[in-house]
Order: sequence, then structure tokens, then C-alpha cells
Amino acid sequence: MNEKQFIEVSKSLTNRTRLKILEWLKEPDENFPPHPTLGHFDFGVCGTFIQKKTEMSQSTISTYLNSMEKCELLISTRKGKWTYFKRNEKIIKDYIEYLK
Amino acid sequence: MNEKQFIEVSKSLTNRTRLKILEWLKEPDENFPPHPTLGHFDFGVCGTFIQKKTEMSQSTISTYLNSMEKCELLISTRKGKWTYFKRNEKIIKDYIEYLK
DNA sequence: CAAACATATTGATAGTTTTCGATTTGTCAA
DNA sequence: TTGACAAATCGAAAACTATCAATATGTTTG
Repeated sequence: MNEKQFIEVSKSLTNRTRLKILEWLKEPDENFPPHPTLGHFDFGVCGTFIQKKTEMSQSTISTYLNSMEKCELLISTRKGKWTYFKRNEKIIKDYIEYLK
Repeated sequence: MNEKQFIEVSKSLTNRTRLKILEWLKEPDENFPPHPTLGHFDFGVCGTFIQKKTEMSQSTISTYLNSMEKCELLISTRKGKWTYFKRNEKIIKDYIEYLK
């Protein structure tokens, strides 16, 4: 991880809602209903589910999720019309290493 | 560490100059001249030294140092007319724990 | 006490982030 | 191929952050 990426990750961590999303994605099965079609969380949770839980607007959460993906805190996978998001544990580790 | 403090620490970590200050304070003797009166870095480094090294204005660095102290990333000690700043290793550990 | 130096505060401007509603684009399934 | 749903983008207003020069406040020392 370089300084630029570290700063972008730090920016993601300055907002309550984005932190909540990261927490929820740690335990998808405890925080979200089972997915109707997929039946598992191997790719994470789809954007709509996350947005519903935040009670913020669709555009705001889309912006959040995309910025978190851009700095690599999240990994996204498109499956048909849904986009799934999951935590990128590696980047969190790298961030901690850099901070140390 | 609670969410509020975590967010404030994250904010401190979103700026290149503040990151540099944290790095420099990790090895004061390698990054700053020996202090004329004190002769050691047990309380950290005085504000003027830090400001000189950044090449930013005194008021900006004063604001930075104070905000970093407020969120407890730094510990400050006033000795006469100087204020010394050092890293608060405990808060950095707590921050990492929270993030995990 | 006054001069000199360190630090904090103030007030201002420029830039960035937050957040939304509206619109657009992508994808599926009837 | 159209209707419905998911996601991304756009444009705008409000809030917040960065940064400075100028000024004020503390503190030491001659």
C-alpha cells in the first residue's frame, strides 16, 4: 500500500455509514436476509440490500460503494442485474501494516 | 475506542502532512536536530521544529497538531514557552484493534 | 517591565465532500 | 421488445476542510 491509497482508505473510514457497511459485511448472514436467487454470500451482499439497510438514498449509497471499491476496501462482482460487494480483507491488513 | 474517536483519528490520517508528522515522530532523533535546552525527546518534539520541517504556515501546523492531540493521536506537554508533541502509541493500537 | 519568541485564535477564501432527486444506462424475463 | 428493477451518473445546494496572513495570548529573560 502506498501513501495515496492509504489516504483514500482513511477517507472511506471517516463516515459512520461507510463504517457500518464494513461492519455489516463482516457477517453478511447475520445482517442481511438470505439472497433469494443465490442462496449464499460468497460474493458478498447486493447493493440494494445494503442501501435498504442504511436508509439513505440509492445514489448516495451507490457513490459510497463505488468509492470504497475504488480504494479497494470492497470487491464488487456483477451478476446479471445485481452487483455484490464484499470486504477486501487483504487491503485492511495492508492498511494496518502501513499504519504500524 | 468508540466510533466517534475512530472517525476523528481517520480524519487525521487523510492528509499527507499529518501523516508525515506521525512518521517523523516515530524517530525524533533521526528527523530533528537535538533540542538545545532539553537534550532528549522524552516529551517528543517542539511545535516550531515540526512546523519548520513541514514548510507550511505556523497557523496551519498549530491547527494540525491541536486536532491530532484532540483525537489523542498525539500527546502534548507544555514546558515553558514550548509545547512538545509525541505519538500516542496506545491510540494507534486501539485504532487498529477497532478496525480489526 | 519590555523585547523576543512560541503557540493559539480569528477571519477569510478556495477547494472538497455530502447528499439528494432526477436521469441514464444495464440487464432480465414475460 | 417492452416493462420492471438494479446500478451509475449528473447537477446542485449545503456543509465541511484546508490554508493563509494577521492578530492575540503566554512565557521567558534581560
